[in-house]
Amino acid sequence: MNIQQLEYIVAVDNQRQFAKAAETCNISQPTLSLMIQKLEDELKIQIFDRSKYPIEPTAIGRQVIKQARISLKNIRQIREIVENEQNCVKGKFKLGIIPTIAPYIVPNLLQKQLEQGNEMELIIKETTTAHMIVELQNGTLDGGLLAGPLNNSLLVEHPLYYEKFYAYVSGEEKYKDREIDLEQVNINDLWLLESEHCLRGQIERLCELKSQSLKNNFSVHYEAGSIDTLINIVDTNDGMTIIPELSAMNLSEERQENLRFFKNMTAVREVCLAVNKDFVRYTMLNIISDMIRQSVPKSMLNDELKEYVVFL
Amino acid sequence: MNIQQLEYIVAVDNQRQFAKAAETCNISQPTLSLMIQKLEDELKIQIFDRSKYPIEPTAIGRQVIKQARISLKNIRQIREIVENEQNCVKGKFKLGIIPTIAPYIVPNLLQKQLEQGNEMELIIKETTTAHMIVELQNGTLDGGLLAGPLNNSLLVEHPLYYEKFYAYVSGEEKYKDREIDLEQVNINDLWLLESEHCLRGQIERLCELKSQSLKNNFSVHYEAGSIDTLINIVDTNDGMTIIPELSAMNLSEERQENLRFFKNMTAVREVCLAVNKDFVRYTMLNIISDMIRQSVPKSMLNDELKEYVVFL
DNA sequence: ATCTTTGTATAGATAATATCTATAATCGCT
DNA sequence: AGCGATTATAGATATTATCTATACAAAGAT
Repeated sequence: MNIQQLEYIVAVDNQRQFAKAAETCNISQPTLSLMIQKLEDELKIQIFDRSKYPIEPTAIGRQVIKQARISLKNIRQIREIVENEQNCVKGKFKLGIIPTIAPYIVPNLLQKQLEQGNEMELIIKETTTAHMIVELQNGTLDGGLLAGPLNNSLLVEHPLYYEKFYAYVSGEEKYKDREIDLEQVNINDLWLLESEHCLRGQIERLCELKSQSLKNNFSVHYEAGSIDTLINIVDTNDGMTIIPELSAMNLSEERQENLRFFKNMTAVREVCLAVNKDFVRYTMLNIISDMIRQSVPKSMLNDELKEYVVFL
Repeated sequence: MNIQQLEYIVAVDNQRQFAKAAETCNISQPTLSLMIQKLEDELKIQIFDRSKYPIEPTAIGRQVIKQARISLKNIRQIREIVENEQNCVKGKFKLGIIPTIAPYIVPNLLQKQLEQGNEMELIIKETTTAHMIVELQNGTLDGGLLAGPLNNSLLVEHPLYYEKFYAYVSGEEKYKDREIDLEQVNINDLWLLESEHCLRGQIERLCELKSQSLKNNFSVHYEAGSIDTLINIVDTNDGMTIIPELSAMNLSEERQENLRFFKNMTAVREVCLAVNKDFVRYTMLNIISDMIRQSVPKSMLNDELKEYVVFL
C-alpha cells in the first residue's frame, strides 16, 4: 500500500471512470488499473465493482475509500504544518460566509485581499450555518464566517467581532420614539427571515418566541430571503424587523432615520471564524481574520460586548 | 513523501537513534538515513537535530512526527476495516480494566479466551478511568472496561452489564436489619476507596456527599486501595462500606451474611467497553464483549437496570 | 594529542516497482 | 456481427528503495 494508491482509489470514486480518474492523477489509464489491482490484491478485497457502469465501489470498498480520504487529509496536513510554520501562505482557502454577513463583509474583504497581494487564493461561498458545519467537517470548506457559538466539539471557533442588533421600523406613528421596548412589540408586526437563517433564530430568542407559536400567530405568512428584502417589506407594509449593525450602517441616510435602539438592553451576535478541530494553517487563518477585522468598525472589535451575545 | 518515510521518522522519534530505528524497521541504517534525508529535502525542513545525543526532533519536526503518527494510525485502520469486514480477528487487543472490576472479571475472561482459542492476542492492563481515557485517545489502549457514562465525545461506550451496589457491614448490633437506610448512615462509619477510583465517586454521589465535607468529618482518615482491603477494614474496625455486585458474589459464605440491601432504592453502575470514536475492529470487539458478558451472571445483562445508574 | 568507540552519512551496485506505450479483452448497443 | 466505450494485460523503461562497503564526525579513553 502506498499514498498514491490511496489517491487513485479516491480519484476513481470521484470520477467513477478509470480513464478520467487516471487523467486527474496525471498517469496513464493502465497504470491506474494496475495500481488499483495491486492494492486490491494486497488487501485481498475488491474495491470497485467493474461490472457496474458507471463503475462503483463495493460495500467494503466504500469503507476503505472513506478511510483513505481521512488518511490522505492527514497526510496533506503534514505539508500544511510545514508551510504554516514557515509563514508560507500559498494555496487555496475556501471560506464560507452566512448570508446575513456576506453582503456587508465580502466587498471589503475582496478589496483587502487584492491590495495585500497575498499568495493565497481566497474562494468565498455563501451558505447557511447548517450547511457550513457539514462542509467544515468534511473538508469542503476550510473556514466559515458565522454567528457563534456553535457548541460543536469537532469545530473550533475564533471570535472576530461583536455586532449589535437594531430595530428597523416603518414610519408609523407608534414607532416615533428613539427606543423600542421589545416586550411591547406585537409579533404580528415583526418580519423575519426564512427559518434556515441563524439570524432568525437569534431574533426569536431575543423576543423569547418559539417558532411554533410564531407561525400560528402570523396573519401574513412571508419569510424573507435577505435582510434587504426585509427592509423593503417594512417600508411598504409597515411593521418592524431586527437587523445587525453592519446592515444598519449600510442603509441610506433616509432609511437610517428608521433605526431604533432597544429599551434597557443591548443584544449582539458574536461573529466567528470556525475551522475544523484539526486545522493547522493558522498563519493563513490569521491573515484572513485580520482582513475581516479590518473590514468592520473598530467599535465592533471590543470583546466586552461578549456578555450581550444572544445564543441560539 | 511515502508511508514508509513516515514510519521511519516515527521509529527514530521512538528510538532516538538511527541504527536502532533501522533495526525496528527491518532496513539497513544507510537506507533509513537516506530516506529521512529525502523526506527532509522534500519538505525543505530539518526533522531531526543530529547534533544532539541522543538525537532529538526539531520544533517543527515534533509537529510533523505527531501528524505522521496520526496519518499512520489512519492508514493502519484501512487494513483493520478490511480484516474486520472479513471477520478476521487476528492481531493484538490491549484492554484496560479498572481495579474495581478487574479481580472479578479477568480470571473468567482469560479462561474464555484460552477455551475459544481465538487468533487474537488479548493484553490486559489494570488502570484507573482517568488514565484509561488518555490511553484510549492516544491509542496506547484499544478498549477500556470501566463504569460509564464518561461523557467524552472522543470515545464511544458500549454498555455490557449493570452491577448493583450492596452495603457490606460489620457485625455490630445496629446493622442487624436486612436493609440499610442510606439516609441514616453516619458518614464516619463509611469506609471508601482512594479518590482516584471511580467507584468512590459513585458512592459519594449515592450518599449525596461531597468529598470536601467527607474529608472534614472523617475521624480516621484512611483510603483503601482495593475492595478486598475495604472488606477487611470493616471486619476489624466496624462501620460499613459499599461494594459492587461481583465483589459481593465473590465473598465467602460467612461474609455474605454481612451484605445488606438498600432500603427503598436500587443503585447500579453501568459497566461499559469504551473505545476510541474512530475504532473499526468491531468484529473483534464483539467477541471480547461476548466473553465479558458470559463472565457475569445473566441477571446483570438486563438493561432495564439502566434507570438506576449512579452517574459520576 | 592520538586512538578507540559509537553513531551517522555517502557511494556505487542491485533489486523492486511505478510508469509508459501498444494492444487485447470485455461489455452494451445497434 | 460489428462498433464504441471502457478496462485489463504485456513488455519495455525509468524511478526509487534498498543493500554492502566505507567514509566521516564526535565523544570518551589512554
